Amino acid sequence: MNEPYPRAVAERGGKRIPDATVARLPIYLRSLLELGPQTPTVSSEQLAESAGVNAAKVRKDLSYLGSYGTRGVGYDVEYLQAHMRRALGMTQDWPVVIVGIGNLGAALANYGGFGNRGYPVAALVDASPDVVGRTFGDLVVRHADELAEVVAEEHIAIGVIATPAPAAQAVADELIAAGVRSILNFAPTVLTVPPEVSLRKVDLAVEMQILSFYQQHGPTSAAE
Amino acid sequence: MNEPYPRAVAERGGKRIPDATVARLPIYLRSLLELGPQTPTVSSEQLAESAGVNAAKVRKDLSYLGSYGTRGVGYDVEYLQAHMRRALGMTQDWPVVIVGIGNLGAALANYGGFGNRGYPVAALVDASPDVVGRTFGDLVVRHADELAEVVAEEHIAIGVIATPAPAAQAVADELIAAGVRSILNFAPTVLTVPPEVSLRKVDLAVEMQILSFYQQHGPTSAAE
DNA sequence: GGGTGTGAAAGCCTTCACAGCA
DNA sequence: TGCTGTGAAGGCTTTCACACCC
Repeated sequence: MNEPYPRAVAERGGKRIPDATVARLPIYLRSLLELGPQTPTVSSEQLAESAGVNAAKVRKDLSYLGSYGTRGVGYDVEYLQAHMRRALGMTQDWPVVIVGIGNLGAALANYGGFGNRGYPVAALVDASPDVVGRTFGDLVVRHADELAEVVAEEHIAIGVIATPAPAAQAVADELIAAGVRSILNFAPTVLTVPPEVSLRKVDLAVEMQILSFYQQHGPTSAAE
Repeated sequence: MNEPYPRAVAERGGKRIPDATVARLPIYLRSLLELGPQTPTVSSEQLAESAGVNAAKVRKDLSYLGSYGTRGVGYDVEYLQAHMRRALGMTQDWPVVIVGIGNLGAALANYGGFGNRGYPVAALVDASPDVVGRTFGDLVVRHADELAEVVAEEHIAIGVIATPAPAAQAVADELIAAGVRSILNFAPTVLTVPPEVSLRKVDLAVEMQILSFYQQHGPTSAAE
């Protein structure tokens, strides 16, 4: 089913930022960060080059954030970085819980890329007695029954689901009941969540199958 | 830059299958597999329910594969499965090389989900002497210098890049030079590849940032 | 001159709604 | 009657092209 949600909420002075644009903002931000401090301004052309899109798209996208460019010059790198970080909510931390500490969950727990970017892994949870109590870095794996407490204690904002597929929906339901409104799902299954919850998914098997489709039929971007 | 590719190749009797449809086929296939053998037919309504989309979309998507439904009845599950598997290239194996055996690469190497679904991990490659020579399952990590030989020997079809960002473009270039035409990129960087190469990416930091955007602004699907 | 900001056009994708067949 | 297959409509997204400002 999955009925059409009542659309549009994210606004700024009346203009909603399109989903497609939101998905590119992190790429632009990364490109800006790579420029370094000896580059005071960038043109849409340069940003486009390093983000792998075209210049018109960059200008449109940035115009949704507001008009931070200067005609004839380009965009002030530092200023644009600051606005982008603010738009992406990167002025604060968003504590993460990883549920399901198998191969993938453990790798995510050890992966440094989260913490230093504003998404500290604040808790690990698993249902198996073999795993509960183990430590990863300075975190002890807690039991799935305590999920609600964990979410409250650690002020969890984002739930990462790395359980087997059959457990994923129940975990999502518990996360949501505990107040989590953002979920990243690695389990190979479709999750149903209420409209006020943001859901993103990463499905490795699906990615492989998309690739082998194009391997057979000849590529057409295949890009996200 | 990234100029518009000459579009459209994947055809079937003249009708190209849209990218958006291709990305959903794996989900439909998974839904079909979950139905089990005591369900001979499904309606678009049922398939839609379990795939998390709406029924009109299912019908349109399936119509691109050809007309395998029966009016008044629905779709023959087994027949549809077979056609879908064929379309997705799942009637053969596509050997995979994982390049970069850090946290994530190692987790992917241990992850069982690939091999049993037609994407056997046939080789592991890394640039660090500390890692080369280690074994994961029955695979020994080989040195990055041997990438071209590895690709040839193992008939690699898909390259998975799990290196640090700075190494990723060079790895992609080598994979492509060695004949690989499908790449799944986990490195947090934009890759440039020629149009005949299919590229998909998984970027955890980007996913988190998209989620925190919607956490701040109120969700609007956020879905892929 | 150089490069942004943005209406307008074009292209995809989704949804509707219903003809048509089992 | 029930459900598929599909033109047509509608909505997003991308791209164009140029007015406008530094």
